[in-house]
Formats: sequence, C-alpha cells, structure tokens
Amino acid sequence: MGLDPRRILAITFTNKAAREMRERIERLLGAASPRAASARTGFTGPGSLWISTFHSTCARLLRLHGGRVGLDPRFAIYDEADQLSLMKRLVSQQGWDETRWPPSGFLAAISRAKDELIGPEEYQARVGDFRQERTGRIYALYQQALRDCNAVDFDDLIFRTVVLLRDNGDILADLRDRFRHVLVDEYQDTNHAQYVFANLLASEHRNLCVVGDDDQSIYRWRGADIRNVLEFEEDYPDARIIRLEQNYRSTKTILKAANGIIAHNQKRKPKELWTRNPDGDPVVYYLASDGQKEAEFVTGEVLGGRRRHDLPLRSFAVLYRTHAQSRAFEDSFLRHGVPYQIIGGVRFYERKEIKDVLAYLRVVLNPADEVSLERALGVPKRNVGPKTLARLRELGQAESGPAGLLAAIRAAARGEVNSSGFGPKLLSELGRFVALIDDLAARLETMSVTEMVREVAERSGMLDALRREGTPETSSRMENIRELATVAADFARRSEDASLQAFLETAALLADIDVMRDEDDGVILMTAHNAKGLEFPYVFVVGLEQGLFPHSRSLDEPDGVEEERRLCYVAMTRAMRRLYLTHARERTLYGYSMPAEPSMFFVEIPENTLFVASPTASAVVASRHAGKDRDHGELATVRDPAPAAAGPTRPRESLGPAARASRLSPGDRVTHPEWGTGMVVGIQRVGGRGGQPGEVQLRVAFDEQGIKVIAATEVRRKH
DNA sequence: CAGTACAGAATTTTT
DNA sequence: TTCTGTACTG
Repeated sequence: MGLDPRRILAITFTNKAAREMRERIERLLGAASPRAASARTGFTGPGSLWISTFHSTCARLLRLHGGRVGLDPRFAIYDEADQLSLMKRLVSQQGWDETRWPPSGFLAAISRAKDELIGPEEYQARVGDFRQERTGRIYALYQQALRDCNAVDFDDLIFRTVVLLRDNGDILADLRDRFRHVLVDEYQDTNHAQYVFANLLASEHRNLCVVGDDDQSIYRWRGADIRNVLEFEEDYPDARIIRLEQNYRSTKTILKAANGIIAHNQKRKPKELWTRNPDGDPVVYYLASDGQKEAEFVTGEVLGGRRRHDLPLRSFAVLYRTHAQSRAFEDSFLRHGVPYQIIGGVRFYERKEIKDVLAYLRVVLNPADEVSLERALGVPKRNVGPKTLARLRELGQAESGPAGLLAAIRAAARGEVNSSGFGPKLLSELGRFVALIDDLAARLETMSVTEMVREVAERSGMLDALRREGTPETSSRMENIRELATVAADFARRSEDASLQAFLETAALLADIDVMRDEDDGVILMTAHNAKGLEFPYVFVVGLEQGLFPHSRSLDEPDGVEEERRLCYVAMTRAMRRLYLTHARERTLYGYSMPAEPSMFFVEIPENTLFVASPTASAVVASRHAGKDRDHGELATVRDPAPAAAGPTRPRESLGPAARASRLSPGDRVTHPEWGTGMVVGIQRVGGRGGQPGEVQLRVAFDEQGIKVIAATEVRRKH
C-alpha cells in the first residue's frame, strides 16, 4: 500500500509473538522486506517496523523520556519477587501483622488499580472500608519506595508511560507523527491502561487495527478488560469490522467439539468458526485410573503417532491447567526416553542463584535499587541480618540523596561513621562488598556483561560458598551461574545493544514462552495459558476434572467458569490434526490422592465428535512400554477410530432438565448389568419433540469397557 | 546471625 | 509434596 514501514507500530503480548510476526512479514515481503533489527528487545531500528510487546515498548519510551516523569533512565524493572520483598518490608514497617494483611494481597489490589490507571491519591480518595484504607496507605508508600529505588513494576511500565504521554504533548505529538498506524494483537487480553496507551497513539490519525477474539479472553483475572472488545464499536463508530470466522488450522471435528463447548458461555458474541479442512479424526477421549496412567497413555500415543506419521516430537503438545501437573508427564517421558521441552514453571531468571547474581549487577547499574542491594548483601552470608540492616538504613537516612543505603555501607566500611557495634570482621566484609560494586561500576562502559557475571560470582564469594556447601543442589546452582554467563555472551552477540542495561531489561521482560526453542525437538509441555497463539498437529488437553479444569478457584467467582471454558476452548483449538481429551479417576494433589470427577465440559461436547480410547487399550500401551512387543504397539482403538457419525447434529438444548430428569449427574458412579461399574461423564436428552421430554441418555465411562452412551434407565446408581 | 528442626500452610493461570 | 515461617541452639 506504499506505506512507510517506520510509521507502523505493532504490539503483541510476548516477545515470541513479536518475533514470529516479524518473520512472517519478512517472508511475505520477501526481498523487499525491511531489515529487522534486534529480535530480542523487539525494538527495530530506523527503516523497519517497530514490533514489540506493550511492556518493551513502554520500557523503551521510559528510557528515552523518563526524565520528564522523574525517572532516571537506568531504572530497574521489578518482578513479582522484588515487589514482594519491598512490600513485605513496608508492611512490617507499618507494624501490621503479615498473616492478617498479606503483602501479596496488597500487591494484587495495587496491580488492579494500576490496570485502571488509578494512582494512590485517587485510590485513597475512593476508599470504602478499612481494608481499602490500608491498601491506599500502603499503595502510596509503595510508590514512594519505588521512586526511591528508581524502580518500576510491570504495571508501572504502562501506567507511567500513559502519564508521560498525557503530560507531555510534544512527546505524544512526535509519536503520533511517527506511528500513523497502530496494530494490537490479542486485543481481548488488553487491560484498560493498555487500551488508553494504544488510543493515545492512535486517536489522531485513527488508524488503529486490533485483532481479538472474545472467546479467547483468558486473562480477565489479571485485569484484561473485555469491554475493550465489546465496546470497541461504540468507541470507534467509524470502525470497519472484519469477521475472521474461517479457521485454517483445525479439522472440522476439532472445531465442532470446541464450538460445542464455547457455545455454553452466556456472555459472548455469538459466532461459529468453520473450516474447509477435512473432517479428520474424531476427538480421542481417555479416562485413566490416575495421573501416572494418564501420562503413560499420552506417552504411548506420542510414540505411536510419531512412528506412524514420521513426525518430529515438537508436533505434540500436552496442555494442562496448572504447572503442578507437569510432573507426571515429565516422569513418564523421562522413563521412556522421550525428549520434552517444558515451558514455564520456575523461570531461569527467577531462580535464586540467578537473581542473586543479577542483584549485584542491578546495584552496579542503579545504586538506588535497595531491594537488589539488600538481596546482594545477603548472598553469600555476611552476617548481615535485620538488625545490622536496620542500623545501616538509619545511617543511610543521614546520607542524603538517592543510594543512601549504599553510601552508608561505603562510609561504614571506610570507618568514616561512628559505627560502634560493627565488628571488624563485618566491616571488612562490607569493604569488600562495596569495592566489588564500585569497581564494576567504574568499568561499566568497558566490561562485557559476561565478564561481570563471572566477576560477581567469583569475587562476591558466592561460588566459594556453594563449593563449600557441596550438596547435590549446589552443583546445579553453579551450573546455572555458568549458564548465565553463557546466556549473557549469546545476548552480546545477538543484540545490537549489548549494554548491561539492555541485558537486565531483557531478563526482566522475558516471558516463559519466549524461550521456547523451535529448533529443539521434544514434546511441548505447558499450561493452557501459555499455549495462546500457538498451534500443534497433536494436542493433549489433560486433567479435565472438576476442580482442576475448571479450577476450583474459579467456581465461586462470578464468570469464573466462563473464563475456564474459554481457556478450555483455547486449549482445544490449538490442535491441527488430532485432539485428545483426558482425565483421571483419581488425582494426587499435595501428596494426597482423591477421587476426581470428570470435567463439566465433557457434557458440552457434541456427541458424534468423540472417540473413546478404552482402558483396555491403556494396558496395551503399558505392556508395550514395559519393553516387549514394541512393534504392534499401536492403540488398536485409536489407530482406527470409528468415523464421526454422519447425519445432522442433534439440536442443542439445555442440559439442565435432562440431568434433573435422570437424577444423576456427571461424576456419579453407576452400575450396568452387562458393562459393570462406571462413571457418568455426560447427560443429554434425545428425541424430545413438541414439549415431550424424550429419553434421557447418559454417557458413561465404564471402568473396563470405556465410554458408552446408554439410556438412563439401564443403569443404577452405585452407592 | 546462621543453621537446624519442625509445624503448618498452601498451592491458578503471568506480561 | 513442597515451601514458608518460627523457635531454638551454637
């Protein structure tokens, strides 16, 4: 269209998505493509598109213009752990009981406020009850502490950028002039602050393009505001709406199953995706006896599928609701020698030893960062506890200006302050500490990040302490620190800006999913949330049990189940060729085994899309993987699934009355004279006409025979 | 102050 | 199961 690429700003949610978007654009434009710059920071140099996440974009803007809002460009970005340690200090300084006033609770409330662009003053002006009053007070203190530390949290990145642009017409005008076209991906997951940010940029030229799907909104718990989608047409009456209802990814059967589920949500814009793709395989249903068996089944299917179709392992994804579920799959894959990649869990940059090293580096860059300073001071152990720290902090008050605490340590170490009570051993420790920080700070311009990592690890005494400890974990810790040096070296090689600041920012804004390596082969394990925007030929949605998926925490929240249903829909629609839905009869959580009910979502899947892999089949898998009989290892049942039944889908009707009529509900144990015992996983009414109720049918997962659809009258409730 | 031992709690999803 | 917070000891 003859547009200048420099005038386009595209915003994604993850760096990975930004990277992919850039790659696709380059492929589409071929040789004409603008040279892409740093894929890591998401920032592209002149002559190319700016594709980046909200957070990186705002961080970049604040580095450039933060001075206007009282932010030194070397500001730190605090992650959750940093926020928590800061908040803990504040709460205890207030003398509030931490068990009754959990710091994480305050942080959650503050985060929601920031999503809505509500600052401490405004918050305090609207408080209604005692809790809010305290939250308001701590909010103000928290913001002040962040300023003192020259730090921002994730939400501040957006919030303060909005303030920056609102208060500085010249900067806003420049940006509006540069970015004539603004694109936002995954729009359904934007919060109010992000919406305002995008609108500030776009409102002049009114070239705003957003892509979103209200059915895929899965971050409302984190402040995503669905009004941004539902009211878009009101905000932009001149908007052109383009419906993207054709799906290019999945088979007809997979879509039908997913559509069937999502149709049960009340609060949505009605729509039904369709595809020209073939019907494909039925959705495979499997009920395992427990979590281990579930994992064994998945392992068997992965191995069989790979062999049959000669697929790389990264064509298979296991999607679960909570990270805790990954364990069983890891165990099983490990046992069978199946490589896997696990996304999420404890992030590399969140590991203790990594954060410890980074804390030193953060102080080097930004001496005001007291949260990091405190952390660094404590590792390795230097006999600095709360008492000493409090005394030092007191001295720091006297040292005026930013970085008071560090200045106090420096003065104490030099013996310049009357530091009675500090023993000589402590003073020399402090002296070495300050010397290390000051030395690195002096060589900031000339030293590579890799060298700094090595220097910190060695000179701080961290490595020595680990070596001395010599437990099994310490060797992996030391390994991680070495890995950090490698990561830093890679970063320096790949990024055009190899400064410490750029490195720390990348570390802070990296999402789990960003580190997924497409070039490594292995089954992908991740949460359903992390799978947003991805696709895989084979997808296993596992742990579909009441209380797990949907999660118990969602059940008492208004609209909670609808969000779980959307999450389930997102997970299912990641599948291109074949979708598996599994659950277990018994689930071990926190060390206790409990009977598990099937997920309510099973009832919602259209009848003729499911195929049952029977428990007998799982025995086949188990014996196969016991080592013998490797060759007729396919699941007979799954290899040759019955074709999806032809004919019209039964009319969808409310399932409530059917369930009531049978007095049975999903999860109930029943017995059948021929099939034995089983569990109800679905209830439906068929054949009703003109006010006549029709017959109630049950879908029952029998312990031995797999799933059957039978008349409710054929079974008896088992007590 | 740091290390140990123990009790008790808590567990969703994350830029 | 795993982590965290607390009490006690050296």
